[in-house]
Amino acid sequence: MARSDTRERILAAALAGFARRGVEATSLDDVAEAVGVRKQTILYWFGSKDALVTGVVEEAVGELGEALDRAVAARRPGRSATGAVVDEVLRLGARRPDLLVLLREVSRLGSAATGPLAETIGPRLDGAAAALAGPGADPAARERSRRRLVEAGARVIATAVEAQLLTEMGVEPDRAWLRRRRSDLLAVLEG
Amino acid sequence: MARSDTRERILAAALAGFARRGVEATSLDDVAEAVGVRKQTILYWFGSKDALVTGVVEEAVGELGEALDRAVAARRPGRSATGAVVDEVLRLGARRPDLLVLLREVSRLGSAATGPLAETIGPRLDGAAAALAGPGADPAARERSRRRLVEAGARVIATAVEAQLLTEMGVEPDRAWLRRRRSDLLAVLEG
DNA sequence: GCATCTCTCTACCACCTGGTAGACAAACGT
DNA sequence: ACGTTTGTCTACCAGGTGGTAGAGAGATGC
Repeated sequence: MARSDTRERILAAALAGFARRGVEATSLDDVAEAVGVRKQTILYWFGSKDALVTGVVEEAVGELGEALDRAVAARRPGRSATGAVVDEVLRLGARRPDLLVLLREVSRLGSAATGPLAETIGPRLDGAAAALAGPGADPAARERSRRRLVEAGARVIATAVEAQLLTEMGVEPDRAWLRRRRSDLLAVLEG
Repeated sequence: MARSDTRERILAAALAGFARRGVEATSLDDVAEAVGVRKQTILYWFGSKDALVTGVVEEAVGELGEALDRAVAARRPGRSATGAVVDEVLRLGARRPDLLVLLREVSRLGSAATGPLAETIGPRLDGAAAALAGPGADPAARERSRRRLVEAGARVIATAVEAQLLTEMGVEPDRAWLRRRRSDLLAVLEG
């Protein structure tokens, strides 16, 4: 059966549903119909709805992380990584807003679902905080950087929600809007 | 039976549920349990779940509108109304964040639910746009003001979502955070 | 050729959802 | 005193939910 792509298609459809209508409001039948398959096929690939949510979150976080790594690696040597990361996040948000909106949706599911998420993000956050504070920074400075990163993350997600909202209200976010969002985000990070 | 306050208590519980977990994810039984009453009592006061949603939205929009009117009326004569309105919105958002988060939740229910909302807000928006553009402004300027107001509204709601998100991540939004949000919002309105 | 593995399906199930019908009791109008 | 109105309840119902059991069709390995 040539190793089907069903799993990926389920993840994509679930991501779209979860981000646009919410996790609890998106039934397995909804996802199944979008994929063109029966609910039981979803339960074959992911043992339960919770497992599907976890899978979607892991994929989203993974993709996000990869994009960030790529941005840091490809930055022009002279310039700070912060700008490159911000640009990459905004680019990703423009191309696949669901990726970011999903995170806000998941954050409301209670600690049971947020647990694995925190586990995935935690170490990454520590690394980023250390990098942002600079080498040899004292723990207090690193802690401050960490807080600033959390605030920036919240701002990014809120920005994605805002874009979604604007679109629903019939006002397409344009380049000028994006430019303002960018400088706002930089201000949070570089304080 | 001394004219019970059941209706108000239902509205309050429904607002909290809708804003925190989403409309579709909050069942009538959930709301009923929070109020300490049976589901059928809710259906007595509001004929259907849709009617309950409409009721909650109307109450939220009404309360929001009243606060804005109060702010405009009580502003110091020399200064622009914009600052007063922004401050009042932020104050309300800090005191009752659910009021704002609810609007984002409702905006995802599709035009059936958004229709009445747009109907309530529409005229108000026109009035505000005219006031912001100044007396005797040409239609194009009023249209630009209108767009700026929509953007500001989206920003306000996104800010409320951001605050909710920060709280869930264990970072309490503080005064400095609020001050930055305020100047950001003013920048959108005054360009 | 045949057993096995992979993948999707049909057939159920128990439970939850929004909603209807109507009983019942307290308060009210006259 | 007594019918009516008001507010809450119990008892249901049809349809949707996440999930289980297991059949069956292709591909694969030997």
